[in-house]
Amino acid sequence: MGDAATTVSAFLREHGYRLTHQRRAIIEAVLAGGEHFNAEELSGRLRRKGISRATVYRTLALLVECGVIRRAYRQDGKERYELGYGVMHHDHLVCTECGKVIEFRDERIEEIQQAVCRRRHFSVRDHRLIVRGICEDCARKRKDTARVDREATAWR
Amino acid sequence: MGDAATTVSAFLREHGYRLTHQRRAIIEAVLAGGEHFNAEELSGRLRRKGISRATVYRTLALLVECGVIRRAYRQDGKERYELGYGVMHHDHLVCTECGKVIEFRDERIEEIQQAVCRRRHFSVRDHRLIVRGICEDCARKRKDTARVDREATAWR
DNA sequence: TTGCCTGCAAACTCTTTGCATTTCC
DNA sequence: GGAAATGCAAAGAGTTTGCAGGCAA
Repeated sequence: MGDAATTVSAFLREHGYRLTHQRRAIIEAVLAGGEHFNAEELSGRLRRKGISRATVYRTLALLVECGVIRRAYRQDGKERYELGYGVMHHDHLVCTECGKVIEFRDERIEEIQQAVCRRRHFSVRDHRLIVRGICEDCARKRKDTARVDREATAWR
Repeated sequence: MGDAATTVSAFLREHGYRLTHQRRAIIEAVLAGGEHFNAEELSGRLRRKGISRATVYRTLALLVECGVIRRAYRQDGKERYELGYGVMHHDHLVCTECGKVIEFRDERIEEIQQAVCRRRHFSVRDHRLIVRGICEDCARKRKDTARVDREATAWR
């Protein structure tokens, strides 16, 4: 996906931003890394290159702005990002027990959303649908050790 | 809606929690207040009764646990709650310009979600669908003063 | 009486920001 | 050269927590 990098450079140039070596490294790390990540994880991978957390945050905002990544959902109080360039929009099932994330996409949901917004004259910029619950594995594990556990605070 | 209060008492008793006068006051304020609120607003209304912020937060967690309220969405870094007892689930359109929130509900979305989860053997506990964009009024206002503005950070 | 609750204030965590310095164009 | 970006450290903001005293059961 060298395309994403191209998109970023174009965006930067277009808006009078500069392509610093820090930004280059961050973009590289984002593209190389896994699907989902948070600022802390990304920052950890970039620390040894001497890139500060502040710059990581600042650049993440930029990447969201130009659509290369999107804020996907929030886990344990931290925002998680995912690649958003050329990727079809999808939603997430998040297991409150083990934290596993299952992605899914349903065209009908997207359409209905569009229809709802049209009817309300609301112009969509982005959306997120997050379903929280228990995944298959955890449900199985629970069968034995039934217990009432406090609501996970993971919405934060 | 004395029912909600009953639900809470039952829940507390069932779990060996106590029904203190603070909890009573908080529940009352929650039920009396508007649709959506955040911890800060609620706490403000309860401060003159000498109820601390800590207790408000602790009680909110309890109310979420027993289903009287739910965390609806996040605005300006603060979690917003809404009454969840006996209220049909609904979703939200949030204007990133003026902060206005439009509630909507679409049975089909709920059904599709259920189906997706069934297929994945995922047992739903709760979900939230948030659509961000520009409401009709703000769109109209913008027509004149066209401008490129930085992505709102309201997802936080 | 018992031990769950509360208030207070301090602690925590993620994220943002001010400022002096460096770097890109 | 000059504006923009960076690093550092400190500030912010919402939320949580430790602890000593208070109160429901």
